[in-house]
Amino acid sequence: MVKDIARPINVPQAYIAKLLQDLVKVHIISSERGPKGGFYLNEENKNQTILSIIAVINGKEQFNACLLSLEKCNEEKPCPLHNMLNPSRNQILNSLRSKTIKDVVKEVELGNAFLPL
Amino acid sequence: MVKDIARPINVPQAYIAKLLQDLVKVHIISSERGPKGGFYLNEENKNQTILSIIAVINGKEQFNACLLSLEKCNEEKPCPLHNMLNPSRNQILNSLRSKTIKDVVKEVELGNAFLPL
DNA sequence: AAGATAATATGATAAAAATCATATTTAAGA
DNA sequence: TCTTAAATATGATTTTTATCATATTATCTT
Repeated sequence: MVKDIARPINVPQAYIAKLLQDLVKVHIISSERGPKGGFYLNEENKNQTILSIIAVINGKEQFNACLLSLEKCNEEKPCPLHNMLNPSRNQILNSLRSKTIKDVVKEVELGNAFLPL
Repeated sequence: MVKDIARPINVPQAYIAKLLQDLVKVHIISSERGPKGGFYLNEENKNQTILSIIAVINGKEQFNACLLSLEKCNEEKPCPLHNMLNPSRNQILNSLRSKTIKDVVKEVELGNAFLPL
């Protein structure tokens, strides 16, 4: 339930509820109304990537945006930070793209990662 | 001059002026008033790092903040993204920490990087 | 069927970030 | 010394983001 999610991460319930609803709309997570209802993950959901979540919450423009927010920055005419940071950035993006919710669940279950729930 | 900086990067003049003034206050860049004045870099300025600029503009909290904004995330109890992304993140931070303004100038002069000026 | 419990929908408010406006200070040059 | 051109200081406005409030819908339980 939304309150069980909101409390331990110190985020207002109504705020995170909106975000969760956005995720439900694009089928990244699932929900059920009424008593005994709440948010949950079906099998399809568990295969969704972390990147897809970020895309919904924060938008996907940032994935390609120049690190200095320069309009004309690209591979041919890179900004001074481009060559230096883009490899790391792409590594991060690839990690987020390949990491699924299932993977995260597994890590937490194995005790290799921790969530305040 | 501030207008020469603001125009080509599509940022309002008064806004970037404020940011530049913040940088002047901490001696990352220099300025001179009056006609023939403007912003410039002295030798000390040129040795300042890109990270120090970011610290002034965006604050330095973000450098250590958890990627999921979790309060309790740390090396001992890492969040599910921590182990995956922190290496890349540290690489980025180290790059920014070692890259000086002088380095950037050089790259642009050599034609290896480009700025809309 | 009725009541309770959960998500959902919608819009209002508050807080933060970005932008705008205006007046002041400083220094150059005529 | 006066005018002009630049940064500086301050605060207001706008925009965006985060948060709050309230009513509605769906579903379980009795």
